[in-house]
Amino acid sequence: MTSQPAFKRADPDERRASLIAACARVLARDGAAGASVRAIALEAGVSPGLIGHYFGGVDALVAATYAQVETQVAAALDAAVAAAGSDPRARLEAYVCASLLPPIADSELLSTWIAFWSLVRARPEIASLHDEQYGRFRAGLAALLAEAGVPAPALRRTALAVTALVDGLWLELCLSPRTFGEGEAAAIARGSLSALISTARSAGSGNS
Amino acid sequence: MTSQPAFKRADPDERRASLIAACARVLARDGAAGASVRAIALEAGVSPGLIGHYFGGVDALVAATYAQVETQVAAALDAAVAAAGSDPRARLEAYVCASLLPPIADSELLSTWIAFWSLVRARPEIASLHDEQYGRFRAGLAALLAEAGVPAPALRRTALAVTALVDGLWLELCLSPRTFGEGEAAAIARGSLSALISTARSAGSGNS
DNA sequence: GCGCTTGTTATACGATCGTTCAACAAGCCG
DNA sequence: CGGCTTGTTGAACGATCGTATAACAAGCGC
Repeated sequence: MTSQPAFKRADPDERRASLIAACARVLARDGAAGASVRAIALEAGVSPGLIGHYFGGVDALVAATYAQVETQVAAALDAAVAAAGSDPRARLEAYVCASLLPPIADSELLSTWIAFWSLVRARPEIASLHDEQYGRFRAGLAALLAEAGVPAPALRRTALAVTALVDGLWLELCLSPRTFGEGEAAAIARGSLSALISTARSAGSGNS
Repeated sequence: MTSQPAFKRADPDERRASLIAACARVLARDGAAGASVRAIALEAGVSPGLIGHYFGGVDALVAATYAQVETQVAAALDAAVAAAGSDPRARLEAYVCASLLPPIADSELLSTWIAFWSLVRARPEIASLHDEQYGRFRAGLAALLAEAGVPAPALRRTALAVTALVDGLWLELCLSPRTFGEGEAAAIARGSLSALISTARSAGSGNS
């Protein structure tokens, strides 16, 4: 029995990534209330002190986890759009539906996201992360809507409506997944998107 | 200086209502993380022990607060529908828009609601309260959609879409209110509702 | 193989958490 | 006014929170 090392030194970036991943799992499993230093450290298989060492505190780790999850989601959306080819309408549908299908519409990822939402009100740095994320999503959506023929005056309200639709479906997909059948949320989004953009195209700059 | 009473005995129902109101204020101000026995008791101007006395624990108080807020919202929606007269379309619009205008679209109430969402995953009793609430809202909406001429086969997906739309607008209205102008959220909902039901009416039982 | 650097651990500390309960006093009843 | 009921208080308890820090050891350079 040659005693094996009690721990191993990791590359700082890998260690940070591992802690962020553990934090995301804890947020998904127990919500924001369960994201304690000890719970995250246990999940990551390290000692509690490491979190302070790498992030300075648990709040900063949670914020870093938000940023990481958001980057991951944005990359998946971009990939879905790229894979959809060059047809404007197909690209738009890909952007919207990708949020509602695996791997984005994952139980763990959605739970993590709701935990972040619950922190927005009380934590200014989380609030600004949210504002940036929301703005990016809506800007990307507006660009695709414009390509798909939605006239400029209707762009803002259509983008806001579709964003709300996706967020709402996302929310319910997380809070009680059994509400929807396999892929039903994406199908609803596709149908609603169709209705919203055809109305926006014909109505032009109408005000309702 | 005749010494005035250090406290006064209250009617049990009034006391419970006062504690629930204090709990809602704390949830709105500090989120679910701040809803401690001591914070709520301080907000209500009573001693911490009283919460245990009346509700058995803080968890039960939070659940009771959820139930109370939900009842209040449902009553406001019903009142809005009743005030809208007998035109099916006006009644439907009233139901949808009431959620996005004062007094429902209130900063405190929305914050409280998000705090509840964040508890759904980790607390089964909160999850079942949510399922009931969501089901009631969607059933009410489906009934109004049917009155407004949405054919039965499209009822489920239209109700799900409109519910998601309202929830998504609600969410953003709470997380960063400055995104919307005065009444803009309601206007977007009205326009989207119009697009969704006219499509549902003409498409009939189509599958997209 | 040895020493040095430093990533990692484990403990300690004060604050706060939820809950419990003995003591107190508000307010009714005789 | 005096006694009694009981709503209310406030302290005490053990558990857990986040953070700081001293001791340890992994792994590299020599």
